[in-house]
Amino acid sequence: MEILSFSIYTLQMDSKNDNPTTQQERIDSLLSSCGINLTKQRRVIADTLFAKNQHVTADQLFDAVKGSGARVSKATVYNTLGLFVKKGLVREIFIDASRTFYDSNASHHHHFYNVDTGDLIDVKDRLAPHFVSHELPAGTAMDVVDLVIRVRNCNP
Amino acid sequence: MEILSFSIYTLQMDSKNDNPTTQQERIDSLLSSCGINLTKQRRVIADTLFAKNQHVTADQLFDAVKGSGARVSKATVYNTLGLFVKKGLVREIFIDASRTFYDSNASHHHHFYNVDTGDLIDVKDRLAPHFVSHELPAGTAMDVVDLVIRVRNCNP
DNA sequence: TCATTGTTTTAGAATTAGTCTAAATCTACT
DNA sequence: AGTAGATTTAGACTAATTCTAAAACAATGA
Repeated sequence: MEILSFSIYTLQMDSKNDNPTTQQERIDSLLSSCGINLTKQRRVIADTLFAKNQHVTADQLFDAVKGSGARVSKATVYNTLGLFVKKGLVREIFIDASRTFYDSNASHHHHFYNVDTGDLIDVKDRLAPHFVSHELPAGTAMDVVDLVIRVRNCNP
Repeated sequence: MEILSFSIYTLQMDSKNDNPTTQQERIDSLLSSCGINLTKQRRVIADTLFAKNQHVTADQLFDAVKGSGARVSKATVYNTLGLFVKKGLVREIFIDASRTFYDSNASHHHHFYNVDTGDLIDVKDRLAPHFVSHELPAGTAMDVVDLVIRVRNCNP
């Protein structure tokens, strides 16, 4: 009868930086390895987005990219984010209907969302879902599990 | 270290209809019991929405209400859905950024979403989340857990 | 190098879900 | 009935996102 079970395992740290490539070289090879053609705009967008683990809206990313002096249009930010999502480099998070968040950490993890403050933060420990496929809707395969734990401030 | 655990239990069936009230009386007392003043519009909206377990957009509900002959504005549908959400009678489901679904079944349950077809269906078995509160972000309390299992068609 | 071709970017228009507004209508209460 | 507060309404408005069609760019091959 059980259709889902979750097991807990800890988040392995990203221990990169032990090879001598520059950030730009790493970004370039990341994009290339996904079959993404390199352009000035995609590089600066990726550079900004992947600078750290973050949850950003298209607009926030657009501002950040502009802030770094690059000339990139908003349409390109949307196009590029869409491309990155398609290639699995970033994840979309749907928290409310008014805006989409893009998570620069595409690896499997979940989120706390504070409905009072709007804070969106990672759940540090991972839940690994193991699905018994015949319990999924007929003719379908698992894509991804989105788990959002909505929290409120205790004393608002 | 474990911050979440899920236990499985089966969905108890709604065994209503063993008292002699009409659907309209039940709707009225449901709304009243939540402190919602009765109006013609709220009654017909609730009637349409709670006729069955369903996931609808505001627009779909607006069309359904209009289809039943009632004269209700779209703003009222939005206002009323917002009110019902605030009162805990319906749940919002955020599947993508382009539209909000309203779930006429507000009890705790989760969803399969087929990204190919757009089908949104209930997970039949429930996952009861037990959170250790000190693992939540400081100063926050659990509100609600949203779990969406995204699936794809096997042979598209 | 130049021409050709396909890809990408761009500004701005278009779309669309949802919210806001201010007036009209209702409802409840005296 | 009269008043006050709540609710509804049509349509204007907003904001995120998509679309469009032209311009810029990149890659390829003669």
